[in-house]
Amino acid sequence: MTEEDFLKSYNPKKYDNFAISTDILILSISSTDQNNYRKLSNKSYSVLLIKRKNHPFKDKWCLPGGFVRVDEDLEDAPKRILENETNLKNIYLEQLYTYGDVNRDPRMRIISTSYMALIDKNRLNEKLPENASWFKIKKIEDKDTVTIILDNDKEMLSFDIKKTLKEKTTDRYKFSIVKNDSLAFDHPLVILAGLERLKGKVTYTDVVFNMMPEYFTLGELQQVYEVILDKELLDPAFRRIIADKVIATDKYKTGGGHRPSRLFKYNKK
Amino acid sequence: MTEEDFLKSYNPKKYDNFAISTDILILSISSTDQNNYRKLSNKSYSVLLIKRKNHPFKDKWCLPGGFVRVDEDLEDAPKRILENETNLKNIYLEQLYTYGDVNRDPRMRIISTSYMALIDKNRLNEKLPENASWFKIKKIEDKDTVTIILDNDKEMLSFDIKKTLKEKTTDRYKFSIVKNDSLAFDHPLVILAGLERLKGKVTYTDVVFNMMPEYFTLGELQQVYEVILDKELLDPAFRRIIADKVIATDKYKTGGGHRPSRLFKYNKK
DNA sequence: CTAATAGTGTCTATTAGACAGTATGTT
DNA sequence: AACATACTGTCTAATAGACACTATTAG
Repeated sequence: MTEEDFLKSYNPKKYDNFAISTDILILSISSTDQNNYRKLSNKSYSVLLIKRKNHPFKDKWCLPGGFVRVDEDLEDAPKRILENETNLKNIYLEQLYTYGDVNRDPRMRIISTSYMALIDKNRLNEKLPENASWFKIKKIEDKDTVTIILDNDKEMLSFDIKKTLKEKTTDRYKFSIVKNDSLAFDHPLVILAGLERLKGKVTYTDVVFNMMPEYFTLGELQQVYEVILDKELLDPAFRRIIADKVIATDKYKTGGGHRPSRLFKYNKK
Repeated sequence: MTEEDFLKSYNPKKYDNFAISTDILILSISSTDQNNYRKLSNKSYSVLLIKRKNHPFKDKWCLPGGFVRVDEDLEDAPKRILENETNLKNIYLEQLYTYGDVNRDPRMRIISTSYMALIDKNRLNEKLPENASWFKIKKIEDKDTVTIILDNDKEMLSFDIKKTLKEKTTDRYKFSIVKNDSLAFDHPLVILAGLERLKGKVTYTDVVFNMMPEYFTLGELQQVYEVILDKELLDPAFRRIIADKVIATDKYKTGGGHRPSRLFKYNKK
């Protein structure tokens, strides 16, 4: 039998029925003004969540996502969904992880590939769909348990994830959801996976600049690094490290009640 | 409608038909004796390939793999296949990447999640299936093109992959197969993804020890690091770095025509 | 003037890189 | 003895961490 004949007689229906979905972790940095006019605004992670209109997990919040179409490449699905939700094109998208436990969705067997999108919220001047909302992320680590609190000023969601060290098989750590009364599916795992991924690669890549506006001060950039790395950095060391990633402009940001700050641009190479 | 009612009336058949497969990159380190009795044997990567018996890509080599069953967790599929091929249980397995281009398989729409398995070949005393073979890996990098040559002493396979820097969307680099006359599917991409992943994490994790026997000399361990990092290391620096990852034993390896080498064990923490 | 951040100089500590030297078993 | 590797001491270079100092502006 030739390959051609084989393919002609091939019956895809004889195999099990799976569906493929994709979930997108859309991350951005948001600022909260302080009560003191002189102080810099606080920066934190934000994630875009959608309130589900349909079963299952009706009325719960979840990551934007949807089914992959049979005629689109896997990585085109998150692009399409991202554009639907935010009207943004040409966004940094990175595949995170594929989840495929038998019972992860009550409807049927669904394999879900998650992606992480990094955006600069300021570019997002379009109105969000009414069932979408940005939630600020707060992470609390306590030995082997991570608590994440999501807050959109009206609602607070939270969940706990346990980090188990596995000696062999399937990666070094296994993350398992311990407590989750607020977020649909296994989406808590996706959020944590994204935060960890970004923390891991921020120092040896230029991904941060996908979350920055065109002009920014080094103080702002440093704050973003601090959010991602979840620790404070010393000014001189930070400036040494990012020196060749940015280009100084002759613009300044004034009005802060202190010395004006020079604006920089990303130095693409 | 309650969630229960919703699920009762849910018809999975109305959605598109996908199949999920998994491919496993089984990596190991192999040694080639030198013609000089005094010299250390050369170390290199080896990958386990299977000669396809069926269409498509009949009689071509490919990574071991297969369809995920509808009643097994995604990550249980590579475990099952690995045990089938090698009779090894409890092996280090790590999810690599999920490939899902529309035309990646001529049969039907197949999404494939690839995994990387790291093993110590010496543990593999069982005979391999007759259509399986270890291929030594040789990598040649030339600006933005990577050539990989696979050699099992009888056959030589080779392929070229182009590394394109993408400013935005879907990761930092896009790997695309430029030339491949020997390996089935998009498996060249999986091999390269695995080598890159391992290179990236070998210094900040302990994964190497999954490829090592229980007792090993520091010279051997250093050779393995050198294969993975694809560069030579200086002895004193290497010994400083791995000092607290290993435990010295009072055993020695003799017979090399030079000073005996102390045997070490992995220091689990 | 003051509070707050911007930005830099410099010292120190730590880590990485390099090289040379000593040690030792097999032929 | 000669060769090849094992193993260590030490110097230097590079990088990271820390702190202190100057600069500048809105109120």
